[in-house]
Amino acid sequence: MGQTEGGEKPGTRAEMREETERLILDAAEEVFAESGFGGATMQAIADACGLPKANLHYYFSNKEKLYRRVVERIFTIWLEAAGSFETSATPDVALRRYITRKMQLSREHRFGSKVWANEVMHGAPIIQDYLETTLRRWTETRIAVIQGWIDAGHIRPINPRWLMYTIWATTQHYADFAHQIETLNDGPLDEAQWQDATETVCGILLRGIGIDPGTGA
Amino acid sequence: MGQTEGGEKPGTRAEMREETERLILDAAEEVFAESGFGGATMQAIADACGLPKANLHYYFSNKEKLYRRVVERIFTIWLEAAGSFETSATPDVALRRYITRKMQLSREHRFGSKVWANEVMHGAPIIQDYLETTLRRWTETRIAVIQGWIDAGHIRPINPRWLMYTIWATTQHYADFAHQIETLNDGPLDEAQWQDATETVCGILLRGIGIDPGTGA
DNA sequence: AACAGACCTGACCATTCAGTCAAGATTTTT
DNA sequence: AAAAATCTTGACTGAATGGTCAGGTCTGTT
Repeated sequence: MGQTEGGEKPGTRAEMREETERLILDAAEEVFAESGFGGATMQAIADACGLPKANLHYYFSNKEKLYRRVVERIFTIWLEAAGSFETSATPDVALRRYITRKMQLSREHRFGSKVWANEVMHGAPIIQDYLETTLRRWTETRIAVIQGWIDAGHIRPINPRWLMYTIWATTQHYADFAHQIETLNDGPLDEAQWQDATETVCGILLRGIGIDPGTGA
Repeated sequence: MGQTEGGEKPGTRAEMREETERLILDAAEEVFAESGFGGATMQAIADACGLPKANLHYYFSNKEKLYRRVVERIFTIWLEAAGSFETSATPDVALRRYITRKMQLSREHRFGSKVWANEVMHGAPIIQDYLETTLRRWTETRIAVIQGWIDAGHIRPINPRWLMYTIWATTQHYADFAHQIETLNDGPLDEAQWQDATETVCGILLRGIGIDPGTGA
């Protein structure tokens, strides 16, 4: 606790622990994303982060606890992104920013998105409570906001729920189905393609609800 | 080969075999959808169709062959649906019909859709060749058609590829994320909700590309 | 330097699970 | 009715895997 800043490499005990945990969580996220919970093995995760398997069990008592931590971390990131849906902004700005942020997440957190998708597809055994509480509340407030836009005549009258699902689906698709997209594209999307895709998605969805979107960039 | 029609229950040897295989494939599809390939066990599939495990191995020599057959069957259904994208029709009709058909598939073949999603998310180890051949060809022809609509000024200029992905994503979401949707909805969507969701998706996407959609029903 | 506590790991164990097998039942053919 | 083919199944096996543990190492404290 003496000098907080310093060598960076050694760090305090707690810092080193956190760092190792992050190393394991990163590896676990990737392995869980690529193999699912059942298909992933502790050995594969150990190999992915270069630690002996027994060491993983020192930090995370068992596979399920490790998985749980991975999922919780993803939910945190999701929540942060959810904050970019500014309820005070105009629909144009709020939706464009939210969609853009979600596309960015799909690009930068592909594995996390896949783990989330897997978890939900398998009946959300771990995150059911989050769905019922946090996600539900968040969704309901946004639906209310969208309904307000409709009542004010800013956007076309549609069921806000289906609009939310459309946004989630479209943006997440670029992470969850990245392999399919890359196969059809002969390789990963490049910077320009990501921008184009993002702009196209914004354009379709905004016009779809009756907004004439301003220029993208 | 004598009387082809008749009792229906007994059937010929080949018919009974086919029926048993279908029974197993149905159960396997559900179990694979809910647990993933790695998480699914032959015993669970056996229980799901009420046969002893050893019997499964009589019909399908191993787990991977069974899985492969499940995936192939799904691809067949997908292909059939792909046919509803009428290249000769106007964009309005073609897209509305295709989207509607895909929404219907999400409702009626939830398990199949989930297995497909799982397969792709895990790098498509089984269906890679389909992606590269059949799916690729199909996609390219539809992209050409859409591009034709753009050139003719029927729809707004957008990259047809991102439009295809948006359609796939949005419609499949209702199967793959059914659990999340049902949690937020306090239960499965009813008939009216499915119709409303379908109409909303059609409305958003068609307007999104610059078509004023005719009435839904 | 000695000690204590946190961290690391190879070897091991118990369980689970895909896949086998041999013997029996059932249906078809001769 | 006998023989042959197909189908069924309980019991078993070998390999993989989650998890344990005893003993070692490193780090910070006194």
